Amino acid sequence: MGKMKEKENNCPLKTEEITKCPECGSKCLICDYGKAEIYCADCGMVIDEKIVDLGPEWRAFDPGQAAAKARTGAPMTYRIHDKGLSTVISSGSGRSSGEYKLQKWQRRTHIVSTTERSFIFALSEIDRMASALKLPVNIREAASILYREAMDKRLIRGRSIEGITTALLYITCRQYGVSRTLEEMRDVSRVGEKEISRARKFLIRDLDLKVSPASPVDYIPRFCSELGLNDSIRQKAIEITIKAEEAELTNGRGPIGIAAAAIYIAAIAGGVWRKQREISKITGVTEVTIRNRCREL
DNA sequence: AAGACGAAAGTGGTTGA
DNA sequence: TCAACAACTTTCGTCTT
Repeated sequence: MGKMKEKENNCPLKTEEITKCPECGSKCLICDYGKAEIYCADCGMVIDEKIVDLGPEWRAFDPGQAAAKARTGAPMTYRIHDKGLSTVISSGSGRSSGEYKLQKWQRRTHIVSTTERSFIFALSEIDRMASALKLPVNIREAASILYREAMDKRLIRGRSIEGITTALLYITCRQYGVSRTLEEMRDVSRVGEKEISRARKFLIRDLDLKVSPASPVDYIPRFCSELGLNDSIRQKAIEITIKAEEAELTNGRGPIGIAAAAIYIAAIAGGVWRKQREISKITGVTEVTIRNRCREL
């Protein structure tokens, strides 16, 4: 049995009532011990995190106490350019009021530089692309944090923001085990594949990121659901892939081609039949490559 | 007739001198 | 910087159901 199944079964965090992803309905849930969270292998949605206790740690015995003890303000988030800590001065009073003067002051100082302006743009781009790819908030957060880091290390100046943000999202997806293909990234980005690859390369180098090469397993759940294949076939395809990896049949091969072939074989074995053409269209590799991988498997 | 198969040539990226 | 190289794609004729 594959790694994933093992993880699922032994996962101490997985409670009985969580069986499928509330976001996309996929039943392929992964338990990440390192981060102590359960997330969907299909869309990456974090379903359960046990590290963070969202409830108050204090007890209130009457409403007055509750009001006094409650912390103020929205939770801090990295996806807002000043981490959500700024105070916005409300509008509404006349020119002469003190409020107006404060507003004027805020306008002048709040967005201080073009650097900050471009940071705001970058965050909105990360959000836009992540939405288009149906990526969950935790991945957007991670990409935003990396962008801030890149900014602190002065890696942005002189390069295209679009390239950097796309590459960061691409990297983060892989780190979370919900890999997207370069083609999919390009489709939602405003720059080409070359630019994305270039940015990716230097970001990994200069931010000292650890990105393991993509595993075919990362692609299988999503491709299966796009092909309308059921859970048993998905599981079968994952098994085939893991066996292939153990037999070192995957060395030097493109992971997407392997995933495509594994799905093709698993579908036939499971009594469902999908044309090579269909799989080729969804996965973005040619029928010839699917055939070649099939032969090897 | 549709789909699968596989050979051959072309393409773009990686690697090592 | 350039050539060698492997993986992948494109194209196309043939085989199978």
